[in-house]
Amino acid sequence: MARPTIADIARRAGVSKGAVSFALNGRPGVSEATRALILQVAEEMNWRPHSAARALVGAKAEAVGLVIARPARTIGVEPFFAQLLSGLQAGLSARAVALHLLVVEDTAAEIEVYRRWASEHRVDGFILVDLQVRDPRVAVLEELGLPSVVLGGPGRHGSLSSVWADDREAMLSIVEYLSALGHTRIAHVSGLPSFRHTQRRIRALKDSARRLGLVELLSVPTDFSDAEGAAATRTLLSRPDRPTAIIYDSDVMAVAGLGVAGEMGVGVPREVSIVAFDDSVLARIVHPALTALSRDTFALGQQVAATLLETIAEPGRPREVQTQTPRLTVRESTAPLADGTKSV
Amino acid sequence: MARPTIADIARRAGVSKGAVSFALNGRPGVSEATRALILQVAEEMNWRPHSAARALVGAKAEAVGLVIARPARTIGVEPFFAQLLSGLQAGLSARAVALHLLVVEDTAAEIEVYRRWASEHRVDGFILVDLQVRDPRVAVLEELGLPSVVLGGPGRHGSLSSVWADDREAMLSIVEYLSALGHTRIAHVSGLPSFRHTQRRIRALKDSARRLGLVELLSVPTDFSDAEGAAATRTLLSRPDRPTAIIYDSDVMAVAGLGVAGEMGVGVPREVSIVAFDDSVLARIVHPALTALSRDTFALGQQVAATLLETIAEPGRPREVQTQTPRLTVRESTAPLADGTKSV
DNA sequence: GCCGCTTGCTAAACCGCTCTAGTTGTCGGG
DNA sequence: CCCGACAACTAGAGCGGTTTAGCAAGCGGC
Repeated sequence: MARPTIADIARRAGVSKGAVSFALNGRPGVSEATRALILQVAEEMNWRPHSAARALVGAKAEAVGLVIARPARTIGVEPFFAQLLSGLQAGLSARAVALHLLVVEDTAAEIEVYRRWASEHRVDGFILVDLQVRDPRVAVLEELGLPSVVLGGPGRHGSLSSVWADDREAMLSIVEYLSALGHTRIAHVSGLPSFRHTQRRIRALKDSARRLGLVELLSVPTDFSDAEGAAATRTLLSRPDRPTAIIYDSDVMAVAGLGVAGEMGVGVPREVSIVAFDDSVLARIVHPALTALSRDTFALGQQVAATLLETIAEPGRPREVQTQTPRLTVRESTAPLADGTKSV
Repeated sequence: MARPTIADIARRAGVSKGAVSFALNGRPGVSEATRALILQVAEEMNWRPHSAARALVGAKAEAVGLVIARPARTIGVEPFFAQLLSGLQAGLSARAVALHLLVVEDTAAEIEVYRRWASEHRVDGFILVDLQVRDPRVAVLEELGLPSVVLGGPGRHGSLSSVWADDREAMLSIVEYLSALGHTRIAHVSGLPSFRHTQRRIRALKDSARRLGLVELLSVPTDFSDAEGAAATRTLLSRPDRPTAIIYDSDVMAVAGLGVAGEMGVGVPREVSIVAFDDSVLARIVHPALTALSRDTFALGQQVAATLLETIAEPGRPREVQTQTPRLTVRESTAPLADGTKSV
């Protein structure tokens, strides 16, 4: 038989379709004996539910959606996404929920996909990443009424759940560490200013500068690409009063910056210390290995998955989950301020 | 209205459900005037097809599946996968086909997912990666009768379509280049020996060694991790007659190897040349930048997507698509054999 | 002995869509 | 003027499940 349906099972077991449905879904309405019989027959016939038929009667789609609005070619570059994806997978596949993934060009297209998938009953919920300063997507997801979790900072996002790490605290810990090493001229190669976390990090940096009495605190915005990271580094290191420490908002940019330092003959960490606000193999395998902020992105993905599944199970109550604050992993790219450095 | 159905449209337009279905799907059976009216009403009511209802009547699921059997944590490491994914996305989303992605632990679990998704009508086809030497998955996919495309080497895979690049030719071009630079002691840090492409590359290496009269050609197998890549490099560079050039099967391992060379005080490219069999930002941003085999993985993904969509459209005829042979991008990590090197 | 309640099951409606068979209306040809 | 062909449309069955209403049997209590 091509594909047994519950009608086939019912016939073979000598019961009605309804009874089979009850038995297979563990609901009351059949005796234990009948249930066992039905389960056995279903097993014999290798029956599997038809997801479309289930979805049609309003059941779950057993899938969640993740739409990323970035140029498709750049996704591959960020270890962050790949790691997050892995974590999501791990969290979802435990409950056999699939991930619908789509990469689109811009936010407008992203919203269109939300609408389409929602109206097509393709997914049970969404994961929202790259939260922007005034993000139009939040309102759309609320309107659609689909359980969603946003990956971002603290604070409520309307009725949506959120998972967030305290990157303000994390940024403070980096600056304090560098300050303790004696650095006072610290620069920051940041990401896209339209992203919320970029704003948050810049603000944290400014605050700690005031508190710790740091001389100069320059934030150079970039588009997260290695090219702009390199360019920003070149500019910073060419200044007469060049910084003695640079914080990069991603490990890709930090590695690019490291390369520029080498190319310009500026010793790392002897003349300039480098810290990456993101950790991955990348930071480990270069030389010198980069001091980096380790946030367990894989675990983060798992947590997002768990939160989304919870929200789907109980949609009325949005959750707000704070993950472990990222911690600084010190490697070889940071060192105390050398005496000679000041005069360079 | 929560969600208009074709019955709602039919009522409003004063026609039958059937007429609406015909009109919306561009099939004959309605006059142009009626079709226009129905389309207008559907537009007004913001109607969207219910994917489950369509799938139930045997239509396409408008989704394809990609299952990757690797430890979830390691996926994030390989730029290759992320790039491939991006390309797949680009190819699929043009036709609004979604990608069902799942990461599992081993091949057994992977096969189980194939069976489940197939029987649940969740996908219209599969993409098979990491082809192994005697791969049990091919038979399963043939048995399931779902259109599939395998990403791998030349040769038929039963009734499945395939997309492949000639990495034999690519490996030959690397060796010839190194040989032309004067290198005769070339080593190879390879990937998992159970993978077909690993086997193919090793064989190509041996063949060209014979042809070009190279002294020694050692292939060291690894698991593709940066750790094993580093370890293999350490071993190779510690030998009394250490190689003057090393070919790495992935850019991650090549970067790790570069780090080891630095740590051991072996100059790159002065004392040892390094080539990566895979290109990504990684190879570009380290110092010295790595000479690498550039295969446009993004384009590869697009091609795989296109081939799969074709195979789904016309299932009887499996396709075999050869992609552009990867070409060597020479950067700073390779140099002619220095005179002094031979005596070291 | 009858009532009412629970248990275990069946029959059938329903979800939103597709598609076949059948009906109606129009038109041309003999 | 009638018949057949064809175009345009309708009615309704069916996809594979879930779920509700209903029914028969069994059983305890008064």
